[in-house]
Amino acid sequence: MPAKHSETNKKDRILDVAEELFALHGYDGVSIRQIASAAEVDVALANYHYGKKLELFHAVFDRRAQLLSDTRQEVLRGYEGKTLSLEQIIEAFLLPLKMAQKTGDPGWRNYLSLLAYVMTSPVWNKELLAKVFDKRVHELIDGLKKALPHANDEKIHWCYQYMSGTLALTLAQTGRIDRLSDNQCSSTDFDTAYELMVPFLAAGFREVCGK
Amino acid sequence: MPAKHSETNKKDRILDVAEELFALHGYDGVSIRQIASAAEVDVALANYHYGKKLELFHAVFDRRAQLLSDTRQEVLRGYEGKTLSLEQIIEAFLLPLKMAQKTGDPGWRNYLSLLAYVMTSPVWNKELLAKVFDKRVHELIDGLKKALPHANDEKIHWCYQYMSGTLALTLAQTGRIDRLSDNQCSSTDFDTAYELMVPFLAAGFREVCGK
DNA sequence: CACTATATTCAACAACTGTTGAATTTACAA
DNA sequence: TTGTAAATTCAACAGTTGTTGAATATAGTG
Repeated sequence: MPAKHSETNKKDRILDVAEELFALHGYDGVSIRQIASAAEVDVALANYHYGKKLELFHAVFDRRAQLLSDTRQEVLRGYEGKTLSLEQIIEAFLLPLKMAQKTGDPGWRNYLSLLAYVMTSPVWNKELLAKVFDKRVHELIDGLKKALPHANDEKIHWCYQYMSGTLALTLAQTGRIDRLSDNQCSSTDFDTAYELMVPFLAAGFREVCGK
Repeated sequence: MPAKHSETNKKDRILDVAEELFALHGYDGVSIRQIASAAEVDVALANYHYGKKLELFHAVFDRRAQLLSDTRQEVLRGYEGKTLSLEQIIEAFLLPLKMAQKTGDPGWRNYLSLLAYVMTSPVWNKELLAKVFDKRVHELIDGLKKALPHANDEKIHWCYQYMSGTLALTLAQTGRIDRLSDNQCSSTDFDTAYELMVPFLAAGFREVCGK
């Protein structure tokens, strides 16, 4: 039972509800009828506004993806010209964790869970991630190479994937850390996740990719 | 189009094909008819052997999960009595990466991808992981606490989640590292993934939780 | 052989799927 | 008001879904 949205605009409400349900159950786990029903809207309306189901999914993903990728760029370009430190690059990559609270929009939490779903899926990965994120990611990897000049490309790429996995599982908000820690930790505590993740990853990078 | 299986036993063939398709498309992305068709078997036969679709999914997951959890225990118990080093604990956790080649069974690669799907899903996580893995995981976390006596529980649990995410994305074999590295690296190269992951994670743990 | 349990197929069910075209309502400009 | 385009609903389609009960085949036992 999805949270009641204050959104009165039906078109936006469809997107918000789709975001929430896709994040929770995946693309195939949700029907257009379930989305329409949860948004208190007729089935055909989703089709009218967004076309086919696949196009609706793309619309949901794209809405925040571009903003995310652009903001990442802003963070990196903030240090124009200067060589970026390893920590600065990592912080730029982990920007999604900051996004949920930077904007007040609660929909971001759902979106980030959806992003984790896309990142870890062999199918969606190729279809969605590349289109929006790849350009900036290559810039980011280039930055890593400059910050770690003694490492070969293979090690850089593997460490990048480790970082990517670390981020993805946190974005997924599975609730597992809550259960394992007997509720000492919370999956939704992005602040703590971020603060510990930066030094964790930086140390890993330095160990594998050189001093 | 799933790979042709040499398996002649229909019951086992159903499980193998289900494993492959569930790993690729998730639970809701595959129908029993698709599984039966790929296994060259009648639809009703899957039901006869494994019951409902959900029970088939459980059967697929459980088949290798127990073996995995048990082998993990063997690795840990190998150092009976002695205090485990951080690296030894990490190696025990990363055992799935060794499993694909330790046994010759090519089905393991599919299963590990399925395991990643379960690890990152808010829904399946709770329903499946806890049942089989939690007991050993708690032992493993206790080992971490002893190996890192200066850390508080919160940091240990977060770092454990980071490690978990690092493993999960590698198990998923999304092919992303292949594309980003222009095929310098391969998603299926678990050997390299393992060798670099151990020092990467150990350094991260020590930085955040270390003395 | 006959008997029996297991394995496998066939045929069908009701429910749900994505999608569409036509009908209706709403919003808004002239 | 009238006219018009956008928004929304209604009703229906053909195909697919999970599941089941009865019918048939297969294998193994006496």
